[in-house]
Amino acid sequence: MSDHEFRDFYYHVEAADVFRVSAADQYRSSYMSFTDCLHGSTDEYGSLENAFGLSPSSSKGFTDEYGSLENAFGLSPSSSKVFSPKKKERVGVHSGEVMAIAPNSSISSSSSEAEGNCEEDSVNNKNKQPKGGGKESSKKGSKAAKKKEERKQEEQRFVFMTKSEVDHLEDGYRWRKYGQKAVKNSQYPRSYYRCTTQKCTVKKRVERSYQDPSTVITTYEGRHNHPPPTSMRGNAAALLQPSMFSPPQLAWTTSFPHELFMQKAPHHMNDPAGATASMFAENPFQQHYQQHHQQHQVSVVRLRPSSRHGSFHVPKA
DNA sequence: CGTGTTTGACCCGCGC
DNA sequence: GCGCGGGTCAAACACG
Repeated sequence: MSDHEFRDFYYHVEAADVFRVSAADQYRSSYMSFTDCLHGSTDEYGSLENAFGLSPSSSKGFTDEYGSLENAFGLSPSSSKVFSPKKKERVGVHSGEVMAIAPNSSISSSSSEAEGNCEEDSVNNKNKQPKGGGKESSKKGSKAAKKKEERKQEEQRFVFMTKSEVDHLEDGYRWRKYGQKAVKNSQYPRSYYRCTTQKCTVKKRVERSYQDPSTVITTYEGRHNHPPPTSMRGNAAALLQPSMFSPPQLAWTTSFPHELFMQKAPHHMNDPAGATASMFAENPFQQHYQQHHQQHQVSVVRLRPSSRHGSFHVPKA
């Protein structure tokens, strides 16, 4: 059964540091700053979708404009990278890799258009009142507040495209599935997950690319306000091979690009360069990344997918 | 029994 | 107003 056949994964984290880019790096304008990514940007940065020039709200924006999520990303089975016109940021998928996409600070902060979209759309049905309820007293005030809250949430989005045979990739957190919907123009459904930790509102959507069924598209929304469950982390860490570039004890950190990017920055930093240095100084993975980043624009972290446990859903045969 | 999944119904925004 | 599509809810169900 393929679900149990794990092969080595190569998590390919490609992130150009906007403060130090090589002329040869043709992707620098497309990829966000690693620091920005690690920051889990909030107010200054627009949503992922804004970075892509997409509707920041629902995936309807994807479908309406591009037919599907993968189209939105310029993903095709054979594509390696696709450049986006204007401010659209796109990614390509390489075999056996995961690509992390996150907001580009240089893009969204100055994009009134994107901001506009951001204001207009609402992802969030999620904040809507439970069925039947939801009467608001002061419409204007609540509307503004609602938009603000919506915006806050939608800005914290990360999309990962992973070559994997399993849909729900272990990322160190526990998830509860709360919905599944058929995706238009796709034979594969989209699953909706919520972090099971109380008071953690992080959600993620998982869907398989219909153009390249070996690719899983995972969209994280929000930021965890807690560390991964200790048991999960421990188990996961125990199962992981040391990274090619990082010390073994950091395996758990480097193992999950999702988690890595979702981590909260330890300090608030205004100075980009300082921030970068500081960030890298604090997180060993980032140290490792910085070292290698000076030579390559790309770092590859080798890891072995963890076994599934906890809420990991094993598709039925 | 606790936890997580399944799945049909429902809500909402949007385009026509 | 209506239909469509995406997102969410929650009861029923499955499982250890």
